[in-house]
Amino acid sequence: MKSEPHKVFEQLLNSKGLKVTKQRNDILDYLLKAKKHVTPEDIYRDLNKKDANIGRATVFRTLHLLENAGFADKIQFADGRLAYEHKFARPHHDHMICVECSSVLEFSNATIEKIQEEISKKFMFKPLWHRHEIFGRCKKCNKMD
Amino acid sequence: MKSEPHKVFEQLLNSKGLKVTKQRNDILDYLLKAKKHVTPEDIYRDLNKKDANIGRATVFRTLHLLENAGFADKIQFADGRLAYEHKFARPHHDHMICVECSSVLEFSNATIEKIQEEISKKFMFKPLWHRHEIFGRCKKCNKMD
DNA sequence: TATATAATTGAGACTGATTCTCAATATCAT
DNA sequence: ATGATATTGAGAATCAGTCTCAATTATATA
Repeated sequence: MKSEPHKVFEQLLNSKGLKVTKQRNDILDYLLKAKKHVTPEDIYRDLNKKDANIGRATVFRTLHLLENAGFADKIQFADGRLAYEHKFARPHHDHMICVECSSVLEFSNATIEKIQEEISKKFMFKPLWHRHEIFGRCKKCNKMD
Repeated sequence: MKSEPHKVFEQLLNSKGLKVTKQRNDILDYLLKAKKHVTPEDIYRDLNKKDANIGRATVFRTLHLLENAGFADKIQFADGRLAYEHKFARPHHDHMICVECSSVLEFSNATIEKIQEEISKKFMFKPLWHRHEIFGRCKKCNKMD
């Protein structure tokens, strides 16, 4: 049986005349099962551990596909590395990122979102997405120094 | 006569046992005179147009120095490119970045800042800096399609 | 089911940004 | 002026991500 996200993904592919492939499904699977943000390199490495092989290019291509379709979000660590998470049944949220251990806490705040809307409107700016990341030290890392 | 920022920069260098060099001063100058965000490549290119030469490595090294000292801030365009701006006598602000033309609008909002503080406190997270970027289409680019 | 068409793939070359290495040079306290 | 030490630029190295292209695979339709 196919999971709901896979069905939705197939619909997207069909609607764009794109094909359903093993690689695309594997990457979506990986993302759905991951408990935290994963890097393209994580996906490449782990999927190649198992069966056959999957190219780096395909990993990037598929992540872009998922991102553009609104099925995945990316965050960027303090050193610039990118990581992705799926968005199925996960409401929008922003992140607090530990500069020591790269752990990520999620937050969301309706007031901030509303103010963003107002500011955009005032500047006649049409917002498409935003990134709100607070960098600092998590509870654990803060204790250690 | 030395500008205030240069004096402050020299103090920083002295306090860390670092040396005041022509290259460091030139880069700070460039940043101070720039009207908008500049990329490391802008700095490298323009400073080499004039006298002598300055290495790319030095540009990056100096930008990191300025950034860590809190004298410069960086933003990242939608395609990942980095750009810097100086922070002398410029209050904190965040950005709206046009995904079409990379133009940048600034905004700041005390309520958002305050909420961030509260959220951090709640999670025992010690905030060091944050990045709040709204990506979208500026007034001009929005009209064109 | 076989076939035709078009999308997809992985390998590896390529790119652009940034970092590293190291010998030559410049700064600064004395 | 001198010596100790930090800084420099050139170019090699690295790294993430993109591109190219010939071989492969998915899918619509006969």
